[in-house]
Amino acid sequence: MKLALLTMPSILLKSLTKCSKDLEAAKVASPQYNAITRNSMINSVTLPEDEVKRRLEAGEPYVIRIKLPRQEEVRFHDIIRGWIVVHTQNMDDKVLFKSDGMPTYHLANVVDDYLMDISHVIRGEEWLPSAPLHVLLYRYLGWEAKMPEFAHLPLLLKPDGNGKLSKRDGDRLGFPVAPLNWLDPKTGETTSGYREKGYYPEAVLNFLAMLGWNPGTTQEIFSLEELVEAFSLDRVSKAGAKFDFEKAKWFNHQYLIRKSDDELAAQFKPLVTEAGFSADEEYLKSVVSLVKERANFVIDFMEHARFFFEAPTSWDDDTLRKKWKADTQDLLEGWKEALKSSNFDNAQSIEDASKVYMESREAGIGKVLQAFRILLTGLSAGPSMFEICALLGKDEVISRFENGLKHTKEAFA
RNA sequence: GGCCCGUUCGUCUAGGGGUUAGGACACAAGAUUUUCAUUCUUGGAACAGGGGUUCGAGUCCCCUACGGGCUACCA
Repeated sequence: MKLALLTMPSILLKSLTKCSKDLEAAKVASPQYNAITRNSMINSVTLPEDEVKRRLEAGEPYVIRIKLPRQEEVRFHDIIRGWIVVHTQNMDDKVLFKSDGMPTYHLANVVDDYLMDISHVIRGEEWLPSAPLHVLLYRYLGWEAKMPEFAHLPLLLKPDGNGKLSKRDGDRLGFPVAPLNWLDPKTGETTSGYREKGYYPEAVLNFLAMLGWNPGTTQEIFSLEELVEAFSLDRVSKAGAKFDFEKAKWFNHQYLIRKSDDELAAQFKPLVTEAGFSADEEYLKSVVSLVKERANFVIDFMEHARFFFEAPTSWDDDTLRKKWKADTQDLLEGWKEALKSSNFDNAQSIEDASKVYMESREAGIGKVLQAFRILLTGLSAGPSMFEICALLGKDEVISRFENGLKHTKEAFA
């Protein structure tokens, strides 16, 4: 391959060590190796042919560059951006082969794509400036007829400020950027991954697909199959898109609530074990069905569901204080007694019994429900209290109720 | 600096000469759940600026501003 290119008239040689010094010596505004500066440097266009030969045989290091015409318009069509025109006077004689004999990306990608009959080159916008070079490479190699179509995608931007999204932004702002946790073997830096943060692959894929592309309808949730069906390059937008992690969470939530309780229970189980609890399949399924609506990730479940596995040891006193009235303690004590003698068949029967009791006290249940919740779960928010009671079972409910009342008696009485 | 690309609500975006400029996330309010959350409804919120072209510009052209990318013997 190297020999083949060496014979081409558009290629020139250059002494490696002197390259940068020569450019400085040429005193050009931006040191570029191009149609003008090449004439004042040591290379195969300024050296006599036999001198070039001598140096090569002497084993002098060299690189092979593309020799661009001085003034020529390079036009090519980009599927997303339309026609793009660049003049060769604004381009430079890029290195094609490094001094170690290896090709640079520019050459390699063109040769590779040609050999593999690639039809479309779809890549990030950061490649746009080198696209004209690639077009010229296809031309000089005689492959223009098989040149692929180009599509330069908009960039993913940092959520704050501007600029291309980088791995470091993730850990700086507390969200993942890589698919998986990753330890850079060179720097020892770690990058947190979507998987470890609890994102579903389908959700990430769906979210990413919507960044820079839209289906032209209001549909937002797409399976991979639907995406394949609906996607087309001509609906890709031109401007870069910032990551919106609130929306990423929303996507994950959408996928989460569509999962079956079986599946979610299975995913939750290891976390339950890890937290030092154990529960059977059925119990987990019930917990999960109550909790999933308010969680974005399975790894968030425990913070909403801890009370399903252990009685609270502390209570949200601030909220309790706001709800506390002179008769609250008394109403709750009575409610506890009422529950003791009621049946716990299901949430509805518990609710009915509770309401009957409150009516007997000529009060609405709303008056003490919030306090009730805090006594039993420690928290001021959560799923239906009656569902929770049904799941916890009568003994546990009464025990927690008593314990909680002991606490409020000390704290508020 | 030079070259290239871009610019509609805070964010992701629809829109390709005539629209009350639409949706989603987030936010706020109301309703419901006699609790919090969920849910539902409603609301605030945008065409970067200036010139053209046109009967008529978010939509077409130019300029300016701003943003981004590239400018390696990295990809």
